[in-house]
Amino acid sequence: MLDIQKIREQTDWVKRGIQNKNISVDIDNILKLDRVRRDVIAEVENLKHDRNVISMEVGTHKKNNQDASDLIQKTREIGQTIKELDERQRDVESELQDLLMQIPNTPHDSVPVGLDPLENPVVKEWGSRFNPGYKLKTHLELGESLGLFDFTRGTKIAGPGFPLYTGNGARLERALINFMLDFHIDKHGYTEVLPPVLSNVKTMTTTGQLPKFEEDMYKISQDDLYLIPTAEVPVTNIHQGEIVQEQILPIQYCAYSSCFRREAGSYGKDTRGFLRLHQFNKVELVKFVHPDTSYDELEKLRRDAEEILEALGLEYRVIELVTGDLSFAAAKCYDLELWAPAENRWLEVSSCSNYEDFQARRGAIRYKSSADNKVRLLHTLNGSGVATPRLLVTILETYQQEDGSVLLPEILAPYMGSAGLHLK
RNA sequence: GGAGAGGUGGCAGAGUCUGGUUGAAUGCACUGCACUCGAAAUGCAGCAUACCCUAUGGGUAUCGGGGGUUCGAAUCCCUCCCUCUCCGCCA
Repeated sequence: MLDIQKIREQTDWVKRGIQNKNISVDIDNILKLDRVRRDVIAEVENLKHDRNVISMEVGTHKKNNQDASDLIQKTREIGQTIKELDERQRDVESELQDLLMQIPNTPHDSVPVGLDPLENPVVKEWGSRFNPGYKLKTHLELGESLGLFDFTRGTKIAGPGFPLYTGNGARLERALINFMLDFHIDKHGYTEVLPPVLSNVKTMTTTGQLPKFEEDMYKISQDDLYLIPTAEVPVTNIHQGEIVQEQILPIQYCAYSSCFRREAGSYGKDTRGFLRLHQFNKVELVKFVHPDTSYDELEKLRRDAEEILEALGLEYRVIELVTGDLSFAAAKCYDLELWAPAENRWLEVSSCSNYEDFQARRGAIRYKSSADNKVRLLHTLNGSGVATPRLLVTILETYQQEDGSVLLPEILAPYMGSAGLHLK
């Protein structure tokens, strides 16, 4: 949610930012409603003041055994008007609130302006192209011949997009998750958390999934809960409604969770294999930081995710999203993409975003400044560190041998145990 | 699922029966000042949040959420939510 005061004071800047995100919102209407709201508040508060003063007089009169019926009559009348205005105020405020919840975050000034994702600048490239002489197999061919997963049976159990990992595939999946968690905990100083995979309406609203994107999620209507699309949701809400001490910032959590996405509207796109799923595994990084340092923290966060890819020896590149490609809640975002040699294309495995105070305002996540003892909104960031499906795809494709076996990166050795690194 | 207890400021904890200058005692934590070579201890002072306005000041609201009674509600009534204890069930 944007600060209504900011909308008031920097109207043009806000309008331009939202326009650059390619979203149309009637800011003028919001300002008009805000004006009405403030007028009503001023009026009703004056009346309440009058009532309070007279009520207090009633109290003194009664204490002195004096008649107060005139005063009581007067406040009764005022009370009636107050009741009407209170109602008016409530209506106006809820209407304004609804509108504000629909407004996306504004892009940071450093974000390149553009509407087409094809304009996303590549800001970094790492690694070298895997290009052996022999014909490359896709991850699907490799997975099938090595018995790593079974899409047919996954579909039987739940439906398409719900993968069943089998044998060494299941083990590799678990190995990747554990490797990434350990890496972030030990090398980058994150605190591990293991959150619920269901979240309530309030939680979903903080991070921006609700009210706008309900149809993207699986809902448990019986209990008004939603399956989380990412651990970002429950983890960001760990400090929802809290005031944390400034000294403990930045707080950084990493979390493994299954993620559930309906992917409504993307049918037909990337339906094969692991490229787009309804359920997948992800290690997520979430940071709560001081507003002054959030952009430095974003660079660090991105670096933390990159190091996972480097440790696995995978070719990747980093793109910066143009304004029009930014998600609803993000002010700035980098995507990390892996090169899948057999797919012959880049696959997104991580998004690292700074939400500034957008989520913090929705979730009332604040810190107490040690300088002036004031309570202020902090900034929230998160990034995938990283999602497994496309990681698995690129690992299989990048480490495949000519004979159709896969020789996994050395760093996974402790995690693959007796299965070994050579999947034949 | 059954029975009971309870939700008050950053935390702990009074006040609720008997409605009225109670935004809320007290303690802790925190901030400033004094004392000190410095620190601890001690003393003094300050210290909730949000919003509104004719804005170095004034006002309104907030004691789990919502509604009601009343001139006036932390305090009385209704309702919802949550937490805890005991019993039952259970991975």
